[in-house]
Order: sequence, then C-alpha cells, then structure tokens
Amino acid sequence: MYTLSEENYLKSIYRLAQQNGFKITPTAIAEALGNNPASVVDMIRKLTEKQLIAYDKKKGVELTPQGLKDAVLIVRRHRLWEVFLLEKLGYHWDEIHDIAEELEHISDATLADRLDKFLGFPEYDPHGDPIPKANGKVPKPYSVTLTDLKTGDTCRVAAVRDTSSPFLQYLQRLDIGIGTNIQLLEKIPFDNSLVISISGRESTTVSQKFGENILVD
Amino acid sequence: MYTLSEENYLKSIYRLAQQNGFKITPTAIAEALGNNPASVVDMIRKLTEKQLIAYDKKKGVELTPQGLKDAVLIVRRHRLWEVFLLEKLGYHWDEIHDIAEELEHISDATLADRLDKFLGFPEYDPHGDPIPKANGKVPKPYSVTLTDLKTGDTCRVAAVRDTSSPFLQYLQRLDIGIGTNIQLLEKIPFDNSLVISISGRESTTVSQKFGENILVD
DNA sequence: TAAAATAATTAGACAAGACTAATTTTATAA
DNA sequence: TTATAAAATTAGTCTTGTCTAATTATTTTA
Repeated sequence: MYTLSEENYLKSIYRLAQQNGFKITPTAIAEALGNNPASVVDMIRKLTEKQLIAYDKKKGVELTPQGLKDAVLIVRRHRLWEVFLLEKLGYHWDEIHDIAEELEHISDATLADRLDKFLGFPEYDPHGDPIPKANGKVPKPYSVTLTDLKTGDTCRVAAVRDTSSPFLQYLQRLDIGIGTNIQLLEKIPFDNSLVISISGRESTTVSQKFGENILVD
Repeated sequence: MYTLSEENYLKSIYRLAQQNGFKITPTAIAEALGNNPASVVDMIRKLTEKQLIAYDKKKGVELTPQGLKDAVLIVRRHRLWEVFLLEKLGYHWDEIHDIAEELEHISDATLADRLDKFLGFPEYDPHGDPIPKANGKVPKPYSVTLTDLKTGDTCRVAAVRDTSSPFLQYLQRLDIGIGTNIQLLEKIPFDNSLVISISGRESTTVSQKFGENILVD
C-alpha cells in the first residue's frame, strides 16, 4: 500500500481532524508525530501529489476521499488489533497501543475483515474508540468530556482520548476504566481543576488536562 | 530491536545455515533475499560490527551466539503467526507466508510467548516446520526429502521446504498436504524426475526440484 | 499599523539501504 | 600453470525520510 511514514501521516491527520474541528497545520502534524515541521512540509507535498490530501494555506490540510478511506482502514486495523491483544493475548490496556501501532501497518487485503470476524465484530476498542466498519463507515465517536459537565452532573466513562501508557496507568491507579461512574463535584476556577467522585467514593481532584481526555456518556 | 533489513538478513542467514551445511557466501545471501551482492557486502559489514555474524572468506558467514538467538526468535515469531493465520483466521496455507513475513517483525517482548500460549504451544507450523521454543531451543527439522528415497519406499509428507504460494498451490492441485502418504515408484535417470503415487492413487511424475522441497518422515 | 513573535518554507546535509559499474580476488578448467 | 570464469569488493549514485539553519510569510500585539 503505502510506506510506513505515509501511513503514519495519514493516520495522524485523520486523528487531528477527528479531535478538533480546527485547521490542521504543518506544525500541528509535526507535534502529533514528534517530527520537525520542515519534514512535514516535505511529506505534505508528497501526499498531495499522490492525491491523498489537499493543502490550502487558508484551510490547512484535509484528507481527500481516497486519503480518508485509507486513513480509516489504518485506524480500523489499529483498533481491531487492540481488541485482539487485550481479549485474546491478555495484555493490559496500557500495553496495547504501541504494539497495535506496529500491527496496523500489516497490509493484507482480507486481514482486517478476518480479524474482525474472529473477534466477533466488536464495536469499540478497549479505550472506547469506535471501530470503523468494513464498509468504511465510522460510528460517531464520543465527544463530551469531563470538562464539559456541569457541577453535580453524573456520567459514565465511555472512552479515553489519550491512549498512552502514562495516562492509562494513572487511570488504573484511580480505579477508572470504561464504564466507571463519575460525578463532577466542583470546578476550581483558578486552574480549571476538577473535583470528582469516582464510583461514588470519596472525592479526588484531577487536572483540566485529565478531564479533557475522559470522554463520557 | 533491529531494522527490518537487519532482521531479514539474520533470518536469511539462519535459513541458509539450516538448509544446507554449505558455506554461506555473499552471493548466496543475495540470491535468498533477491538483493545485489554489493548490498549484501555492505550489510555483512554492518552486522559484523554489531557482532551478530562473523565473516571469514574461508568459512563464509556464520551467526554469532547473539545473532543466532535473534534469528531464532524471528523464526519463532514467523511460525507462530503462521499457525495463527491458518487456525484462527482461516487463511489457506499458500496465503500465510507473506503475511507472517510482516508480522514476524513486530517486536514486543512478550508477544511471541503470549501468542504461543494462546495457540496452545504448537510444535509445528502449517508447513511442517518446527517452531522454536521460548527458551531458544529448536526442535530438529525434518531433513529427508523425496529425492532421498529408494524406489518402492513409502513415506509421509512431514514438511515442505519451499513455502511460496506457487509451490503450495501446485501441492494443493496434486492433493498433497502435511500427512499425505507418498510412494516413490520410479526415478527417471535422464533428469531425476520422480514417478510417485499420492495416497495410493494413480502415478504422477514430478521434477527433481519438486522432490527436494518435500520433506518426509 | 508597525514591531515582534510565530509559522511555513526552502536549502542543504545526512543515514540507511538499495543499486550499477568497475575492479580485484578467487576458483575452475584447459 | 596460465587463461577464463565467477565471486567479492569498492566506489559512487539514488531514494526515502529525516534533520538544522536560514529565509520568507503570516499573525499577534502594542
């Protein structure tokens, strides 16, 4: 299909497009990938030539229909492999992201669909992200975060935005997982810290950054 | 761990060492990998510096203890993934080699062992090749080929040496798989073609090259 | 709106891993 | 044992994808 780098750029652009509705700039992509903006400019040129993205200084980077299709497939593979690693191989949810990052690039035509079937057509990956369907349809991801709640609101953790090990380990320590109930007790005006109650237990304070990475139902 | 190329060289060298007891030359490696001998010389230098191989013009290329360990792990992963693809995802045996060729490079510390456990610690892969154990021990591979038999001998197909799609599809056409019984009826002196009976059925003639790729019990 | 800061881009370099062409070694055969 | 063929090696090139440093655009902000 494409090179490893090309695939990673497509996926990054897709993720950025999903997360915020904002303009996707070379700098934003560079940050997401941990690359230098100069390198990103090169790759933007390459992917534009291949008609996978369109770049307009005003609008920023956008995926073309083909680019979107390819990006969705990569994300589909990533999330299916995550389910496999957790459910079949017994990994913990803070260990699977990086491995899936490698597995997602295996490019056999029928592999994703076979894996999907083998896993029983899961709807969500272990982090609560929706798994794109074989036909390319992507179930709407959750979009409300803990920081969007009003004081007193109660919610269920539906997904996590950050899937990195440090964040997931922190969640584990707080005994928060997909499905955990959380009540927002208070917002601290000074730094937007959140005072919450996890599963009805005594209150805990978490940062704004933390809250933005918890998607709720 | 290592780069994709380095891993492929290690694996190739290991396979060559297993197959024939002969000297492993740059040219032989080049042929195995479909590369130019000049490129191989470069990589021999690199792997020698990394102490993964030793190269002596007289003895040819040899794996060092570390190189052997690494190569065996790659082969282990390859063969485990082949079992997974066939048994769990329902691929046919002529489709799995190339996919496993990609999967074998996924480098998580516990992945191979978890996969091994998940698959029930298989002894052989779908082509009859022995799967190296977690401790690095490699069961002795089959070494007698169809061409080694004497006229009249009967045997059981234990493994195939070539695992490429064209060869396996040919086998499928002849209705030969692991476990199939074959009797050698005649050797044609002119070109060493073999006249055989498959599962007791009417005779078929196959080439010497074919016979060399069938390992028997 | 002019100055300062930030972002985007260009130019040039580099490492990995491949190649071709030319050369040197080694092996084979007359 | 010399001539020929084959193998190994060197030198130099290319592509991919990265980088740094310098330059040009574009935003902010005073």
